[in-house]
Amino acid sequence: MSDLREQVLSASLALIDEEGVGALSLREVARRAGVSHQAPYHHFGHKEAIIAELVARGFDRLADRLEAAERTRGAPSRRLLRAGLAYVDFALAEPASFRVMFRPELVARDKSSASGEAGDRAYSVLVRLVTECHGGGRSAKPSAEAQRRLDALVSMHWSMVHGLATLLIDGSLCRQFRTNRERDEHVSRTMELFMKSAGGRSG
Amino acid sequence: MSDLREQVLSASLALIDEEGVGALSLREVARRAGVSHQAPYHHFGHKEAIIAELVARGFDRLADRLEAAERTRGAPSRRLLRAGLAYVDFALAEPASFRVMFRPELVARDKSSASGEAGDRAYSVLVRLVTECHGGGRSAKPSAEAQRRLDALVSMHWSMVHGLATLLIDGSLCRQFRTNRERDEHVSRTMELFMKSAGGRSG
DNA sequence: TGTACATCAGTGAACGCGCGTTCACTGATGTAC
DNA sequence: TGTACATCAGTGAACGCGCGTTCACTGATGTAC
Repeated sequence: MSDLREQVLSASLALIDEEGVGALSLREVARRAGVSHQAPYHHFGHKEAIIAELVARGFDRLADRLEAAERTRGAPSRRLLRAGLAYVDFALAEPASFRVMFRPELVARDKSSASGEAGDRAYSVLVRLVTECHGGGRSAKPSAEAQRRLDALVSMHWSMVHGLATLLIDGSLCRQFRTNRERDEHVSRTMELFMKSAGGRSG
Repeated sequence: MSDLREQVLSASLALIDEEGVGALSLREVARRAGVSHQAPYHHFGHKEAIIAELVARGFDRLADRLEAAERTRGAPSRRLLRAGLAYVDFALAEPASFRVMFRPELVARDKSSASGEAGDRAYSVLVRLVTECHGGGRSAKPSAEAQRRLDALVSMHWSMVHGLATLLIDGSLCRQFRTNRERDEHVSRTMELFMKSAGGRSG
């Protein structure tokens, strides 16, 4: 049952991993799937549809990981830390997905699309956790000033984990690590340091 | 002299800005410079050389901005904040340069190359400022533990500004801003919040 | 001052290539009666 | 149980295109003697 669809998607991710997004071509993907270069058209109307599907599934898996972190036990700041680590782990586990998800020129991603929904789902986890950490309890509606502060906090947390993930998979930060273990320890230290300073009332 | 050389470089940046790195082609660049598609070969041996030059010049200008921020007056944490803002400003002012600089698959960038040197120059500013902010004065050599802490702090600062810059130019954070002014204010608030928490002894 | 030659920045035609996409087709599987 | 037809996943040839790069050339400028 439509095995080729899955093969096309995983071959695409492998190709992006090896040679970059620019090298993604329908024909090469078909070649890797061991199939004629016309065959993928029975599953995807055009090349961009493959990318759109990769983006949608990527955001879905990222949102799943973040929600799993949110559901763990512990103080809000611990769960926020776990969500941040989950974000970085996702990028390291699926660099091709991560890259394609944040390359807006590749595929239009509006709110109503599948990837838009999953993206919102991921973003919402962050907003909830940050609000829980720093917000004034369950007060009805924050003041404009408090809202601006929360917005800045959300941007700060997202920027930090996104930057860490990006620098790691692009190799800018990797030079100093000899092993994955060294790298993971550095990530943990950096994230914990960040959470300790960013704090929040439960930190 | 060699006016075409400059024209090729600026046409390349414009093209990347408008259509993304993937759309950069020697022929289109020549077209925009109003010149035959063979002409650029008199200034660049091949296409990759254009990108290499863009990367090198980009890192050079980034390093200049960071060093300028470092030279300003004020407490180390104020200067670190200014350097962070300079980093984000650079990305917003030259998104095409910024993108190309951190796309390692586009061009090999080793330590000895021009871009490698400028990259080190930029990185050094960050290390010096962070050390000044958090390091134990001018002590000869920090302990292994203190060194690890400094490494984590450097990663934290770099990740934060890099993530903020990346999310801004990729449009992930931009949806909420109606004007550049709103965006700039948000960036300032976020950066100041970050510096206030990250602190350091002079913060 | 003239002449011969080298250098340099450009032109324009041509190459081979991989690409996305279209077309007409084949053969297997399901389904209505 | 057979037969006729529709659907579906695939093949393979062909299209036109833009690309990077090579080649042989032209005309202007500089320079040695």
